[in-house]
Amino acid sequence: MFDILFKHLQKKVELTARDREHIPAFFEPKKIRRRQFLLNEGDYCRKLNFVSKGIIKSYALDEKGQEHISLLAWEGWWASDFSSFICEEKAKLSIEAIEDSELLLISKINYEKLLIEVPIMERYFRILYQNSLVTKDRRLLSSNAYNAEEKYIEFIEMYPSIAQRVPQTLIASYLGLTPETISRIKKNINRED
Amino acid sequence: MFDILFKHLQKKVELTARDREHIPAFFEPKKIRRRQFLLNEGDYCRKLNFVSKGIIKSYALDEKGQEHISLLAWEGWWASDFSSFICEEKAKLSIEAIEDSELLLISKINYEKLLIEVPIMERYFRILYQNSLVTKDRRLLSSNAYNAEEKYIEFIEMYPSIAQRVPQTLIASYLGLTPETISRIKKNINRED
DNA sequence: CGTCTCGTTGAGAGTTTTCAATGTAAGTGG
DNA sequence: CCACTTACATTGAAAACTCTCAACGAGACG
Repeated sequence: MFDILFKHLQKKVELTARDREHIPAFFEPKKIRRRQFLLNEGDYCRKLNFVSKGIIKSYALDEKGQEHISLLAWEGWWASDFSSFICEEKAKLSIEAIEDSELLLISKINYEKLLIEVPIMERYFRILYQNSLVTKDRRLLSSNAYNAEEKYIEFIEMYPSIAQRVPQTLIASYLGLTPETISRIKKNINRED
Repeated sequence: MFDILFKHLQKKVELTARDREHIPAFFEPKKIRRRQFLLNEGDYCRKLNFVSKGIIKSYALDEKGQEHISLLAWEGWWASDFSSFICEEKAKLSIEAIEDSELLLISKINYEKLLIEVPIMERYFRILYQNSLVTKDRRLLSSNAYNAEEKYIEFIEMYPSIAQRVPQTLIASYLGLTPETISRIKKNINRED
């Protein structure tokens, strides 16, 4: 279970054998099944969740009860309500498993402790956040500048494997579109080939 | 000039007198005038830019030549093409001063050096990025879930002072709307009062 | 077999954009 | 100081895009 985590960490920083010994103690493994919740809107998000297996979605509901996906996370990704975790406010997001999944959770206390006791992790998270910012910027640009078809194509090209693993309703929600629109776009694209 | 920087740093971390002595040497002050460019699309973004005075916009152009603002940065904010800076790719963004501005620039080499020689800065940037992620998440949600009026109102409430400092064309571009739409929304809002 | 989830399709409605015209304030050079 | 240009905001009408609502079909699962 920690293999995936170490593999992921080592893409960004170098871990010593000592680091690898220390790190696991800070985490708590957890398995959840499809449709189970990791976080409910209104609760406090007290853990950072690393996905070692499966897929997770985190989303907000609007006043019409519509779901807006803020993040799809699979093997090697983190999924949390960051805003709630950091600012210690009630979560505006819910987090739910799309497939049966395996996770490694770290509490806020352990997170802070980890950053101090294993300093390379401070660097790891700085780099992780740095990269996430780049990704989010790209997503924001495409959200503001692209039309539905362009958004869809960008998504498919960026995450081809995910596009096959999750129902298109979720992709629609991720892109801020309706499933019907996605369906029509696909028809369009096929006709053009 | 470093006062603003220190003030900003100290919102997130505690600096020792030694830190304050060391930090300035890593930065290069720069003044630019309204409409001058800090970065041109296609160049490499080799510096992180801290705004100590003025306002800066960073934006991408689409194939129709339309401007899409990815960031408005004023006193206490950083403005760069992060993707270019981190990944050492050609910049997709241009960065331009909206008002005469004063900046503190740090090169990539100095950035890396600063993170190692003044370890508290590693923590500072981790926290900075962490907070930026929260902001971007919120912006992404509103971009995907809100209609034009809701986006505009959220912006005005979030950045009331900026809304007065920059022309509404820029706000429109920031929100992924047209200036005409903003104009009509304002009319609507006034009528409703 | 019945139920549930997911995808497709059509028609009409709603929102936002586009294009074009006009007004206004500010900035510049003679 | 005035004339001229430029930047910005407003308004209208038509077009484009995406959503909503409703119906139907296909596949998975118990």
